Amino acid sequence: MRLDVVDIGKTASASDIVFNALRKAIVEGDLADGAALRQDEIAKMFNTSRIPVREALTRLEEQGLVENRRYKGAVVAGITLDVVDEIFRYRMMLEGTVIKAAVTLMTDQVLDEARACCTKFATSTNASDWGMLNRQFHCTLYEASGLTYHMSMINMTLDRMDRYLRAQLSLTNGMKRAIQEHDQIFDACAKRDAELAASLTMEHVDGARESLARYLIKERGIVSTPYNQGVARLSGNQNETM
Amino acid sequence: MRLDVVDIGKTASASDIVFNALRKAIVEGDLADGAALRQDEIAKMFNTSRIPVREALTRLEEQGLVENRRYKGAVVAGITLDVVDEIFRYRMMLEGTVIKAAVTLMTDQVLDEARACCTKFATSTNASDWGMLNRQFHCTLYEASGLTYHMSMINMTLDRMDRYLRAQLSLTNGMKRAIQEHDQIFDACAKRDAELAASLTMEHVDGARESLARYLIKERGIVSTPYNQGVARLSGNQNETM
DNA sequence: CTAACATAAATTGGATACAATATTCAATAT
DNA sequence: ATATTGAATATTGTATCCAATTTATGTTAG
Repeated sequence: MRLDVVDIGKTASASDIVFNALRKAIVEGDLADGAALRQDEIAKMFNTSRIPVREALTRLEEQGLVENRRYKGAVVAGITLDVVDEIFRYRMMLEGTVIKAAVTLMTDQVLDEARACCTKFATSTNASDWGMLNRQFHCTLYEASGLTYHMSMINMTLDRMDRYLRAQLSLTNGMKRAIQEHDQIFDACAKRDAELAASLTMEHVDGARESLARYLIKERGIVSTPYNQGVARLSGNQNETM
Repeated sequence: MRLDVVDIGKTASASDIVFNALRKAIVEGDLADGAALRQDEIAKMFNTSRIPVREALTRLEEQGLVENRRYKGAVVAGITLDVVDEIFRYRMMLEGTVIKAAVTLMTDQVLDEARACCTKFATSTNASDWGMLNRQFHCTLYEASGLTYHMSMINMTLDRMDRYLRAQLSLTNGMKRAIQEHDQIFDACAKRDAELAASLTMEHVDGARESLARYLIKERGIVSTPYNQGVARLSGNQNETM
């Protein structure tokens, strides 16, 4: 018997759908930092009850994208400049390590795919695609490492940074510089120079950090926001009275 | 007026209590890998309804400690030997980086506290405390770095490994070796030798990996377990139909 | 007019009720 | 005896309802 079989056990539940929709909106910056997320409102939008919405909001909180405050509601989690800085340090360490491991394992197919991402990124005129294409390029290379746990950490971290990275890309010179640096990273991978690929990737990340930090300070005046206990809640040691 | 003030807004909700209790039980290994977590059963234990239990299970899933399967229920997430290995690589990178940053920032108070942990760990005869004291020692040192995001990642990762680390410590030579290595790490910190502290910490982690891997292969025959999609769910890219 | 207070409305947390799905097991056919 | 079906049971997912708390509104005293 020939069928397009789909494992119904892995079908999306109502909560999954709401979760993914909210996550996408937050990651892509369609919901601003600090925006209130009313359970009832969201439930009506998706024509469901508040229960799946609440489940989605708790999941988003564990990922650091949302902050829930008891009896007060959920807001999109913002981020302080300090944490932005630290997360970029974390990314340099992590993404540097992963690409170093990946280079020796990259098949020609991976390289082809990465090159395709590279050109799509360089030629796209649609600013709203830049963020996605940028991420796709890097992650295609990273995935070759086969380091699934590292990848999950990279993805979680990028989810939190994505909206800021998108802003940074749209800065004057943001794209121009990113395109150049992507080419260099790709060439290093193609030449199987793991050390070079790693150092270029780390410089690439650090450049974005610097550029973004300047932008956040000057253009928005962000120094701290009230809603960023998300990281703390992720940590392992909470007691009963928090 | 003098009172022991407590911010009731940060009081633990029913879901918080269930979450912390389950997390503790899983982390400490009181709930075995693959053990079923029935909502109704847990709800009755805590004299509450299934709603807070479900919220707790959802949160635990996002942390990779539990796997929820639609209409089938939740089980304690196990781990494959491959992932154990990878997580130890991740830990070496992360904890090495963090302690390097921490050493120069350690106050005498931090060192005193770490030494206290060290001796408590070395002298404790209660095997069930070893895991906690071990973690306390390392984290006391790490915390001095002030890297809160890194710390949240360390804590999340240690939560997933803790039950295995506890098993490893209880092996012949496990404690003996850990005590020695802790002394060395502490001395390096006291001497403000960041590079040495980092390399010792990495060796310490790698030694535990090796010892644990042998144990898991020989004693339990663990090669893969059926319940470890947890990492995948943590990752950022899911579509509606999963 | 402002501040303090009381009250009403809005919102979230949790309990209960119901629907959807999975699992078990007996009945039946092969 | 084994495989298949269908009903009964168990379990989870979602909707609805009520309670706890916050927020908004209005009212009065100063």
